Amino acid sequence: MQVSRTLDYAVRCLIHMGGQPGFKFSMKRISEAQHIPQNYLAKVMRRLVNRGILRSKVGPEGGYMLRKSPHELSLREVYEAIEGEIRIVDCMDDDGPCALYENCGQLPLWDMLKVSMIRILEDTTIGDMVEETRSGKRH
Amino acid sequence: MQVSRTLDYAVRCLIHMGGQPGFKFSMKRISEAQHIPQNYLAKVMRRLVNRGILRSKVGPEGGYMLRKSPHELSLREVYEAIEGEIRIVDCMDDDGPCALYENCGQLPLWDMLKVSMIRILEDTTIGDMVEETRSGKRH
DNA sequence: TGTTTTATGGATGTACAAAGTTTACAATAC
DNA sequence: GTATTGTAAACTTTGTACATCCATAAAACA
Repeated sequence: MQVSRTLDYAVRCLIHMGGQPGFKFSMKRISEAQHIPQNYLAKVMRRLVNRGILRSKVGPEGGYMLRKSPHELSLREVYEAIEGEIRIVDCMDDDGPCALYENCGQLPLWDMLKVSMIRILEDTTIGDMVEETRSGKRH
Repeated sequence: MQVSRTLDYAVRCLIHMGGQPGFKFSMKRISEAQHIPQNYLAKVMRRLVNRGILRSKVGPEGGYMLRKSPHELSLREVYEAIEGEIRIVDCMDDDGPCALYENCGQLPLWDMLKVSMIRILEDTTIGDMVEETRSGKRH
């Protein structure tokens, strides 16, 4: 029930890029600025490109750019790009869904959690987080 | 960002027991009824006992009993008994909290998620889930 | 007393996935 | 044609959730 480091990397990159939307960032610069292993970051970026969140360009002066405004980029998109569809429980068993139990009193709870989580992720944008970062609260 | 199987085991046991509060269940019976490996279940039960959720008794006619009414037992208690304090992100770094970044625009988001999750877990009781199970919806 | 039933506790094993690395390759600006 | 950057896949490492095994302790009961 925790955010993976990979997702953290992705969010941090996007906040970083969201600070100067329209600007092109090379992987090297991002990886140094955000202290993320470059080769690992490469994979994260790839997923964001494939999901249509980033545009990439190869060669000198190449790099990555946001495909839309930070305020139009929801955390849900980012989450799903990295982790896939949002799910709280597997609800699966070797030979099919929930074969073991006649009925499952747990499901409504996990559904509520999921719905609530989706709503929050949907309502929060990278742009919001950029502003939050700018406001400069330390902790 | 998923519920561990261990927590699922715990919840299922407690729903099982919540169906007959005041009744004493042996580990063997629970493990068979719920298809949970007995030796593994032992560990789960131990945590629930240590956290004051269950009472245990050794020896013949021994077993486990709920310490309070199912409707007074929140999912939050169960969650925390199994997984420890609820946290969405580690927010930690080798040498301390968030040493890397001047400020963290992500925190408010993860905090919202956490708060919302806690509220839902707090408001749901094992008793609710027992009733839900009784209502007998298949899926 | 001793035998059986049950929980307790620790040590150990295993399988899988997340995180990170390495290397080779392809595109493009100059 | 050379330097720079992203793309792609294979590989290694590491952590840990899940599970198993075994030895011990408590208590009921004959």
